[in-house]
Amino acid sequence: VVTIKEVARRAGVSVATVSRVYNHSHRVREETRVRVRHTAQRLGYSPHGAARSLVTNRTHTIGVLLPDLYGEFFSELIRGIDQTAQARGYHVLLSSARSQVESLEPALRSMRGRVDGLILMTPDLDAAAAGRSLPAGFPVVLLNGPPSDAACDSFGIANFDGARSMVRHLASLGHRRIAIICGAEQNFDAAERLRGYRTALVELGLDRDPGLELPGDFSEAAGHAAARRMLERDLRPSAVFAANDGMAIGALSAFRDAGLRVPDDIAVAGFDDIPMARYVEPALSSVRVDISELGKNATDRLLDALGEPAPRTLQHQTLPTTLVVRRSCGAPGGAARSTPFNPSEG
Amino acid sequence: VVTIKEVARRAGVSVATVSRVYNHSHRVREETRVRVRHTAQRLGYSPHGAARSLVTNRTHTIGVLLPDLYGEFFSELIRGIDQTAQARGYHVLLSSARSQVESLEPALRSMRGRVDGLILMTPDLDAAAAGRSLPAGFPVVLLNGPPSDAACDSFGIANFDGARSMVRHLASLGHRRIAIICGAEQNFDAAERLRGYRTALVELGLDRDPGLELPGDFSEAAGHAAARRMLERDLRPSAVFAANDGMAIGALSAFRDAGLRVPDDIAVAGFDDIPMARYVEPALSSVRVDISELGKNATDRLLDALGEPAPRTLQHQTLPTTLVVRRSCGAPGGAARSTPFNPSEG
DNA sequence: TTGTAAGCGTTATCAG
DNA sequence: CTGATAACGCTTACAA
Repeated sequence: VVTIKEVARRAGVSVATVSRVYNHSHRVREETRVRVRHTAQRLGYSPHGAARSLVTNRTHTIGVLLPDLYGEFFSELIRGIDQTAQARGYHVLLSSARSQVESLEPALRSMRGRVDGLILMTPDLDAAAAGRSLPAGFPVVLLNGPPSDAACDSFGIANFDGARSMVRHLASLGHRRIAIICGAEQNFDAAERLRGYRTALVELGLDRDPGLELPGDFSEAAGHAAARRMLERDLRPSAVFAANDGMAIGALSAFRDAGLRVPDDIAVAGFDDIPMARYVEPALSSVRVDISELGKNATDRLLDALGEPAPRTLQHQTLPTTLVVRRSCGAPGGAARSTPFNPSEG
Repeated sequence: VVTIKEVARRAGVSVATVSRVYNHSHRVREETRVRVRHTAQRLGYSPHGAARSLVTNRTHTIGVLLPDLYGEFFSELIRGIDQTAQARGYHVLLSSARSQVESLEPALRSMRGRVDGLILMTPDLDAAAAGRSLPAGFPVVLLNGPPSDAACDSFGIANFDGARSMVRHLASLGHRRIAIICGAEQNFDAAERLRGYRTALVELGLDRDPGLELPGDFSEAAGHAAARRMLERDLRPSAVFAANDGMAIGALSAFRDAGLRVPDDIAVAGFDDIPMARYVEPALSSVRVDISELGKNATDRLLDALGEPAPRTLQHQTLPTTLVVRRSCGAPGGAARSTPFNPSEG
């Protein structure tokens, strides 16, 4: 617990000089600098973060508020955020499981004086008010949220386009009765994917059967349950589009148990293209989203904004998706399951 | 950006009183407290974290240093850590991708004055020295690391026991040629699982064939590659134990491509019991580890230690594992794949 | 019960 | 190029 004072004393200089050595190190004689560095090293000194940020009003930390997330999505997102932040000299203060709007404000308050800006994921549809409780002028990037009245940057993914193009792809293979297993209710991504599905049906001139829209919540178990329900109700679409890969895999499992062959008896497709997708049987067609890229972009934008003066120009970005065709949807050219894994793809 | 001074002025009290309202709120007249709270609320005041921790020498934040982790393991671990920390009023400062021992020290220094304690995951075998660069007396919990000379608490999982019992289980099903797909070299968990495998073979009186120990790195792709290599080399064990589920699933996929039936032609088992394990075909036998529990325990221990005086008693804990038998290993009673998902299990 | 004032470890503004 | 010294926003004896 050695402070700048101690280093200064031992190096025979003033605290100001030590400080200068650690910052804009101009205007320090080389000899002095070396002596200070050396003393500091010997004493095991490093500047006290809190003291520093008290006077500079900069914490070099960004806050990340997330809902309770599971699986790959969470880890990929954090990876993108943390890597970018670190590369730019910032720390990441993480706080998850903040889905309730009410619990948002306390979380925000507790971060005052601890972070320079915020990445806020508000997937709930009713979270539009989220931005409201934010101190005006405080740099915030919204992630995967519904359009908000808040004057914040926002980043998301092309849920609508991705879902739409997958459904169109299924239709191009001849499918006319296409079901969807929906994501969590009240979830914006889920709502957009459903909207993409519905729009595609309309565009294709297919009837929309409410019975073909099964509820789900993004979990494998929900996909499994939805598939079972289809079979029980003798509702047999020729293709099923699940709002994420986890549910698609749950559905695959249920169909298999029921003795159905995928894709011959029923086609299946998912969303997200998690790494596992290419290894299930049959390999799962999906909509690829580069989650870590999403995290990276959001972080880059936030850090850029930290520099700009208060009235910033807002930025909204939607990350495009890619259709990934594998065997499960029955396309003739469905990529072989044994395609070597290419990290740059995943 | 309203400070305690402003609140004090507007409420007609001194800063000390405002401070008291926000802390050990004894010794403040009810009427005063209400007035202060009200004023603060109206002004949107919340105490400045950095200023606070400068004087109290407490940040109410714990640092978490992790290697570059993928998938479920990462998210489960963070979930356990963050939930526990939050419940006890602490923040989590995250820093990942710190596998290099050299990059550890800068990371540590940059956290000085920002965290009260540290959870440090050092899976590399040569990371024993990691603890060395830690300020003596600074509360640290080591996670999944090799035994270290550092005077730190350490938490890990029963890799050895888990691997050993899975291999014994495979042997009990009649298997005599049991292969292993190893985890990342230099990784402690991987080394322990390999040791468990080898020990089991010895105990069972089976010969140890170095050719049956295939290299891997915990990725699906590595499992796939290892399985292919087995087949190419015409090395056909009757059972394969993969050091994690990801590799087991990669292997399943490769065997399927080669026209082998699992478990009839070859049995497969994994480690970790990720949620996906029960949904692959055939459902994967595995060794269950409650990762989020690991994170929770480590965090609880760290926060407890923050209270204790300097010379603490060291605590080392190994989280037990459970054998989860499903179809892929060919056990007669292998649980049906359609077992309803029970969240408390996963 | 409340106010005054001395720091906490740094940075930054002035003089020298 | 270097040294005093006044903040930064808050907590906490010590007084009142």
